[in-house]
Amino acid sequence: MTEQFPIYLHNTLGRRVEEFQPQNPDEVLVYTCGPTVYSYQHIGNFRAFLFADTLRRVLEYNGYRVRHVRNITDVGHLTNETLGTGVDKMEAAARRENLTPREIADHFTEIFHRDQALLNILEPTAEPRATEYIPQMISLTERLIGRGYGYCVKGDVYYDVDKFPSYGMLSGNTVEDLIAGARVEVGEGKRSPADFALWKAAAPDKLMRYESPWGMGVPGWHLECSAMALDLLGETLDIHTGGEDHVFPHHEDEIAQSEGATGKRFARYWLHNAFLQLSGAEKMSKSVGNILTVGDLAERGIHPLSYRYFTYQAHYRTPQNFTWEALEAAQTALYRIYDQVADLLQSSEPAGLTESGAAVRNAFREAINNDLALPEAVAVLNTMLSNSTLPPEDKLSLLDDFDRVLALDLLAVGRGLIVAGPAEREILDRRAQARAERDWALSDELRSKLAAGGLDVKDTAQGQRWTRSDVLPRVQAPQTGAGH
RNA sequence: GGCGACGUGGCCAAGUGGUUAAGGCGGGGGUCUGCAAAACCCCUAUCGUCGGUUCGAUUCCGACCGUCGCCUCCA
Repeated sequence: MTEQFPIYLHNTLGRRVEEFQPQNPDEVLVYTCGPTVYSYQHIGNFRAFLFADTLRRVLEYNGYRVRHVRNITDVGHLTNETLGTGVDKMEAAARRENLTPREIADHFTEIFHRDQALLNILEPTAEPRATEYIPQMISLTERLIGRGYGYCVKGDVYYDVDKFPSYGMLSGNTVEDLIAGARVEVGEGKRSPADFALWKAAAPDKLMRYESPWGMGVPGWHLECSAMALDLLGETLDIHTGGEDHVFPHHEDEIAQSEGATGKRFARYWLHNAFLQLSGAEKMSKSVGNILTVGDLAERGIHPLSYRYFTYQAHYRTPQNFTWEALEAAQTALYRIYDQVADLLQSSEPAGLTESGAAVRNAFREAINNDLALPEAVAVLNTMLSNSTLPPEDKLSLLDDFDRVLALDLLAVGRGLIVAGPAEREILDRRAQARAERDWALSDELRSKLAAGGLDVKDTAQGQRWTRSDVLPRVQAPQTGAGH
């Protein structure tokens, strides 16, 4: 167990799979771009957080300690369309609900935490809020100005992209192409159209604004992650994760800011997940309103962990198609696994591994260490379960072991499925007796009675086996197409 | 216009330059069982289109078509 196995990860920087080597052999420093809490996190957002969580679990499975920082963005950032009004999304939500931005943030942060727990996503080591990092963001901006990377124009501070020659290294963009691109607006007073804001002046009617050396304003769009990462993880991270939409400009700008300030490499491995797609439809987006939350899934009878399992069916770097049919199929598959665990637990307990069990474990580890090949890892699990030559003790040990990464509560749910109360036990005994006497009528009657109480009984060569039918949610609505 | 990704069976999808193209769901057949359930077994694909490289490509290259992401807050 002390033996180290190589882990391979796809680095967006360079766009290829590399062997992962942490700076410090004991502890891995990971930063994940967290949620913006002006609304619900939808299941597409959660694909990213599940990916980051799985990465962390894979690292821990391999014996690393992980220091994991994931921010909460509770500062609304202005967009082009809202620039004129001075009302960002946080503020818009606050005004709509007649609450303060802080109350909005707290509300949706709470829901996020609840959903995260339902999905078995581990809490990060630290979860800083942007509003608590204003001083650090201001000092980072000052530092950048001091080193010649930032310049102030009428209360705004911009990053001078021309001063950072490797700008574009992550996304493959070049400053020339960006300037030539139709969508880059020339901001007032910007030296280059590609420059981005570190600090924006804010009008007095803005609910959230902060004092700074450049007047009242708000931090720039990408500053918080740099400030938090530098503060909580140091100048160089091992791994930075996020959705692929963040590659440009968010992460490109984080690199420019952080490396401009420190002169050191900001992150050694950049990992990005592809999007969940609503087959054919546009992406799930809060502004479009076509979102699905963990709560929406629950209403439909989908267990949160079924969604977690669903995400394992596609590799994190491949766009995954969302359909209700596929999600329900995933739930069926997961429930069958739970049922098999329940059966196994009625005849044995996890124990040490035989040689063939160890071989299966190695196959699993090889899969997860190969750039988080969860589809393959799940295939290993399924093949293992149907392997009739593998001892049940091995199967249970392996399920327990795999679950450190899969986080599907395999054994816990299995144990919950075989709980039978005293009254049920008594009926089971009577039924066993009836069966011994070949009294099929009574046997069937008692089986119906148990089923009505939520206990499904079946008869095997080893005697009765049962699973509860009333502990896992069942799909409610009839199948329809994707989306709402 | 620039940058990037994806297109594999009814559905979700993995994967490889050449023995039988994972796994799951669904469908069909079977074994087992007093019945039932579960489980297990078998069947259900030539990999978007057109070219090229190669002894050989689904896997490499090019073009095209389609879908998606980013270039504006966004997983």
